[in-house]
Amino acid sequence: MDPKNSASDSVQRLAQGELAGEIDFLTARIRSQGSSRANSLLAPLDLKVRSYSVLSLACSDLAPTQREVAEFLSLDPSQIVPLVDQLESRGLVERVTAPHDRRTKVIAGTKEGKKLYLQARKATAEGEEASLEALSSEERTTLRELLTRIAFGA
Amino acid sequence: MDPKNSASDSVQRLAQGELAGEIDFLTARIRSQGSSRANSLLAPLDLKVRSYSVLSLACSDLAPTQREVAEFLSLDPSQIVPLVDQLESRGLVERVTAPHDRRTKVIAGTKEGKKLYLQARKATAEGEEASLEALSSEERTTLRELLTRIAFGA
DNA sequence: CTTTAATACTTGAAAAAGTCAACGATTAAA
DNA sequence: TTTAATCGTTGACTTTTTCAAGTATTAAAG
Repeated sequence: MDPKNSASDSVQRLAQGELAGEIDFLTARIRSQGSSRANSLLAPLDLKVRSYSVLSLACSDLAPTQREVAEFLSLDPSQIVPLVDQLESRGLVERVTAPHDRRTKVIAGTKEGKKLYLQARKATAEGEEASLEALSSEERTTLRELLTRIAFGA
Repeated sequence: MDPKNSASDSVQRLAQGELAGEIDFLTARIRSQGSSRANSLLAPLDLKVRSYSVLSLACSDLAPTQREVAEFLSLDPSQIVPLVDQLESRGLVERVTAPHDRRTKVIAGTKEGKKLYLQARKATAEGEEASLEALSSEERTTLRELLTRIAFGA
């Protein structure tokens, strides 16, 4: 991939239109680039951004239920099922029925899952580093803070 | 929709995990919320974010070809075809074969297309205002600048 | 306590979106 | 003049998204 990730001439030209100023468009474009790159970096680990995201939540100490994972990732609950199925069949996560509410299943990362997550985390960090190349350290912090406020409300 | 768009308790809780700090995840979540809201607001005009984006480029004075539109929107060229087909059948845009290169077709907004675009632009602006509610005017400017640098390279 | 309603996960079907190879027309390069 | 490359298009295929319904469990209402 291009060491500097500046876009083509065509793109630079169209970037002068009104659309380029809209947050929706900008985030869509960045997300497209970002997840494409992340998928490439995660491929050697047999993960995609989706499965990586689930694995990340499972390997945290937050003990999220499937419904919570779905809501957090802006996905339909039915989409979580095959994702967890795959991870579970690889021994990376486990479905643990919560004792106080036997309807819910907490997704818990296994020892192996946590080991793989550490590797995967490095991969996504590398991808992010590449994406944010054009920004200084302070700017990255600012960006993260602003995005967080938008993503989760004030 | 909720006047304040703060997320549920579950989401706030999971937002303490490592994943919530990743730019990829944040942009994915924001884009999901944003385009969902934008689609609702555009529905009365029989537009979606995709068709709106094409219309926006067509109604600019940039005279973009289909390939350029595809690249700009991070889409496969074959995805542009049905989008333009629909807009063209509604009389909103026209395919104009470029004289100097008869392979390319410039997507040009018609008078009606530009009229509809003005309305649609208001709708998306309203959606953006709602998304960025938590940010001050200066913060919005900063955010837009940082996102632009990432989206199009330094 | 019993009935009713609501929630969580799952299944499966249908629609939408993304990916990819190949084609005809046209232009650029050799 | 031949060869190679580009643009829009088509079609096949996979993936993702969206919904409605089903089962199990819990919560609320009576």
